[in-house]
Amino acid sequence: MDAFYASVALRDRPDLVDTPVVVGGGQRGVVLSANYLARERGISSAMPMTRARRLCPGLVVLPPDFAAVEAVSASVMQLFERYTPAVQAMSLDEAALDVTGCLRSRGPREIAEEIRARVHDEHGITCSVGVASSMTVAKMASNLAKPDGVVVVPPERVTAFLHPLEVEQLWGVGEKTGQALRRLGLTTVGAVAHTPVETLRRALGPAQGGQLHRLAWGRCDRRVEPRRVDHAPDRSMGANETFGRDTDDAEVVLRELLRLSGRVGSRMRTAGVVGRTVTLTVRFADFTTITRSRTLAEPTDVTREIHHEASRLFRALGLQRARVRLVGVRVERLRPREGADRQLLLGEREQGWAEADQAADRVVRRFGRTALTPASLLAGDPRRHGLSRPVA
DNA sequence: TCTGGGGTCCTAGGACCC
DNA sequence: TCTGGGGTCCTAGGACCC
Repeated sequence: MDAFYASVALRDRPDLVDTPVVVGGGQRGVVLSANYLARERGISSAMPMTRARRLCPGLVVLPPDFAAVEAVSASVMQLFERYTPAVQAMSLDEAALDVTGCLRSRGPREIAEEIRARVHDEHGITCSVGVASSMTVAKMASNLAKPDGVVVVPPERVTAFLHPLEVEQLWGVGEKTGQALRRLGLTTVGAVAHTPVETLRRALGPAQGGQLHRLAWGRCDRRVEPRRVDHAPDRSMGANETFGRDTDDAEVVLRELLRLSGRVGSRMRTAGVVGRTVTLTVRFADFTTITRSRTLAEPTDVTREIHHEASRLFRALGLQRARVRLVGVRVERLRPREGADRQLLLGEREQGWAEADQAADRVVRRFGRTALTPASLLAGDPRRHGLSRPVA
């Protein structure tokens, strides 16, 4: 999809189609998505909102409507599945389709144009399509097709397509790798292709060096992998939050860790996964960011256990009045809860909290998100809620 | 008043095991 | 006046993607 969040937001704001618009928000937020008029003013996604406003004084800023975006996304993915069962959603706004089986009656360009027309007719937004004999080249072609276009790269034209491109257009080359390649005098994909693989490996590490060399020749063996019903769980789940203002108050940070742990735990229980490694992220006022992690003896999905580890890791930092900008909690090494039988005899866990979580999940499912909340997360004076002091 | 939030993968060093 | 080789797991950091 082109400028997905912005396009969805503009569907019911026809009055704004001739206006630079971004979706984003918060004083400390970034641009989630910018329409093409905003991009003409130099605005791009992930740009700080403050900078976007400076670049474009009349900028219209809309809050993201996640529910609407998710609904459109799911519906578009279903549309794709009318063409092939081999649909891999790469994100909310992007998918790979293996249409090999559809090519008997018509060419890939016709398929692409038909899909684009349908997306436009049914959802009122535009999308762009790249077609190639491999996923990575198709992905790069779709970037060049934007906005609202199609780029087809026939198999015999792959290197002719790739080699004139700037190195930054290679999938997997960002700012740092781009700089490293340019320091080596490599500015085009063709130059990377004609560099000995050993040179690339030395400069970028064995994995990335080899990968970029293969990509520069259009060699990509990635297959479209549709999500199967019994798909492997995600490898990690996490949540983080940037404070509205930096804080040096440990109590504020610890309460935030409880909130984030609750979010992660609840998502894990919904997904039916447990995880073994808890990672704490702390970003300081100067934007330096550290992580601390600990691997548990037993996997967990219990909010209290996640929060306990995150709090321990935070306290162990021994911060003295350091100004904290962001904290995050992530649980890694996830696996399905089924079969993750608990070790009962040794290291027995505190009883009752898993059951409390499950009961709380049921209350929230039935009565809504605000129905049940740790007392320490209640706004204002806890005594207003009939409590003598905050309790977690 | 610069710089979100959700992820994945890779690297490097150290502990530990056989 | 020496101290291998192969493997796994854990931790911390960094790059990248959407």
